[in-house]
Amino acid sequence: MTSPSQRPRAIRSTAEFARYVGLSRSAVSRVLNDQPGLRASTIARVRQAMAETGFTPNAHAALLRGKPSSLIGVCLENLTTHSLVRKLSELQEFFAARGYTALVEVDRPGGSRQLVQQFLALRVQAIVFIGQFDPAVLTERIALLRRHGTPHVVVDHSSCRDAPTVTLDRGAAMEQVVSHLHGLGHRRFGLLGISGDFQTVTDRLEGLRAALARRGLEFAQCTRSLDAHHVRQSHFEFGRLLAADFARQSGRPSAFIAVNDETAAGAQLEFQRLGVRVPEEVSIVGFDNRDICQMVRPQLTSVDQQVERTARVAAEFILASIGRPLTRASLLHTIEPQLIVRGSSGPLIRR
Amino acid sequence: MTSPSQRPRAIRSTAEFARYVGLSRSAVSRVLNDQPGLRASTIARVRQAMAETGFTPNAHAALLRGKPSSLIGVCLENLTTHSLVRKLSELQEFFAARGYTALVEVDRPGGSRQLVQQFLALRVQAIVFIGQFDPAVLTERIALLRRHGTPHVVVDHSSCRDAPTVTLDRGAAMEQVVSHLHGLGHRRFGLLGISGDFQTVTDRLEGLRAALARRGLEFAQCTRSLDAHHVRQSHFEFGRLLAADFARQSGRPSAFIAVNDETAAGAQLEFQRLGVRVPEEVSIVGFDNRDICQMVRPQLTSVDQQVERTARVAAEFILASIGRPLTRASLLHTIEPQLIVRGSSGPLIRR
DNA sequence: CTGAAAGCGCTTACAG
DNA sequence: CTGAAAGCGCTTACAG
Repeated sequence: MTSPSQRPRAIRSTAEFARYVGLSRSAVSRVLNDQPGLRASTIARVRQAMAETGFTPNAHAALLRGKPSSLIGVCLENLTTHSLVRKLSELQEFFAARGYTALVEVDRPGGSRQLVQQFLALRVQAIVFIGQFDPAVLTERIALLRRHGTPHVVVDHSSCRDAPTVTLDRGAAMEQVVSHLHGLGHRRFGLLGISGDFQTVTDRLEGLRAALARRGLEFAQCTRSLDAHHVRQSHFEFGRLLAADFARQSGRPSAFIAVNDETAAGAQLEFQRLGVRVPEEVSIVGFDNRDICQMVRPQLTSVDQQVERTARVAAEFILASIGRPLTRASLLHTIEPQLIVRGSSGPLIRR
Repeated sequence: MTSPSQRPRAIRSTAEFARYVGLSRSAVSRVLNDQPGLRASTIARVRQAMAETGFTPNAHAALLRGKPSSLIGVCLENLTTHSLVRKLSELQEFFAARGYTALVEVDRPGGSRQLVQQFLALRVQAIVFIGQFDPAVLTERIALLRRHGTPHVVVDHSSCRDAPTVTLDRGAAMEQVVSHLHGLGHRRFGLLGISGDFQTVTDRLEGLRAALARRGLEFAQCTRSLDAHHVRQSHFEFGRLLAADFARQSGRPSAFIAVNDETAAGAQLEFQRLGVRVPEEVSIVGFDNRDICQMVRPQLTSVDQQVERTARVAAEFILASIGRPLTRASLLHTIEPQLIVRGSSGPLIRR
């Protein structure tokens, strides 16, 4: 007796396999595709032979004939940013549950421009972009997808007019933060790391400006940023350096709004080290609501991105788009963030 | 003039495309495949038409003829564990640099058993497993891959005899930890969260036992675990609860070895909250060397998994395996971890 | 159920 | 360079 693992080579075609089973190619094909009208014994024979030989039909032959590929291309800004990876993870789960497999590519700046071409060549049924991309490159790719009629959605990229988009309302996030801090009596705000030429930053600055204006405050008057004083290497260290600078200043802001949780955690630690109490003397708010928020004392107030909801909206949209004609209108799905209030923010105490 | 985005539909075959360009299918095909012996003007015409029409040749036709797919299947335990995602990220970067695209699937417990079958049907050129899997299922899949002659490597799964494996030497990690703490004078060790029916835990316990024995210490005598007292929901909270229990005990260990950084951070915070000084009264060592280690005070001593090296070894092995006949012998690549010493561990001070 | 045939879109070897 | 042809492995419609 020859054990299966000692077989010299795998069977490579339905023709060869049909000969092995002793049936016609048509019959085998019908069993493989769960078609009706076959004797139970025939089905059993084929299944048995599949297990014996490990025969795996070549998917490319069926795909060439026009069978849907069940592939979805995912183009990511990177695989290292926590919130991006979480979105990928949630999306992948949705796709897997519906029988789709994810093709993953990272759009590195120096990387191939033909990334979407590869996806199209493999006849993916949809493409998801997650993150911030060069607007010109993205627009070009979207145009290509439109021509091919391939459904697509852009997650987390706020300034794309040509494509359906699911994006966090960062303006609303800042409104929530300002509302919270303003309600606690704060009127002067330090910005920690909210600078630079990124859309996610621009959106937040605009949101801050609007939120302050709604309360009769002027952005230039009541916010201060010392970001230019330091080079940002690690977010945490950057937060520490900024806090050290602010702690030294007279008339420093009473509330600090950070670009992310790491920066907020760094600032909080440095303030505390210098004897500035949180939240009695300064309040701090982070962004992303990562687990670090619960690992520092006091725990960090932070904006939750609602990753799961974002992924669900994107997944449902894209799965519904498959097989339908592309609509001309670009749809914007806006995700409302949620401020999670914890111990790092508290009422203003007059000094 | 019709703008490209208003074209009614994309060209779907080289035949149609060749008609559009006014060349023969053979000529077009030769341009697309960068074959020599073509006039520069012909190449230019085809390239121009590609840009105009957005024509993307159907990859499945070439793949059906036997062209290598440039696909690599990656089967992950999950997409939420930080170290697993980092390995995926590093691998993806290696693959992309060599022109390979990653097909990603997560092997959820209730998920499809046909996961590897799908990869094989798409004729992936190699398969990488990352994480811990059900040994029986993994063995079955490896056997299938052997029969198909598909190169494969298993990362981070320590007990697989049938396949090439790249795995962290967790025994060596524990030797490094014990060596460090023993050198500081510690003789009684508390274990934080190092329990349960996982290979990564078993390996560490064996490593601890051996490391202690080498120093004339007996595991049962000089270690203590209170894991059974609590249900593990969040690692951080689990660490806190354990520290609270240990702090109350008389004759408590002077050094604590945690299953991961979150547990270590929780324990450190709780010890400090209860007035137990770190490292003066207790030393703490984490595992994974995550960024949290640098965000707490004192900073956490921790074991670095050498993720980048792991990924590089796995990637180089698998890329070298592609196109070669499978070797019968299973190769074990062992990765040596590196203990990063920080402020949370210090010399034993007699009380 | 079988068996012969067509066709998906490509690449390639060949004669001109 | 062109043009006609074969073949990759599958599915499917058809006659028996």
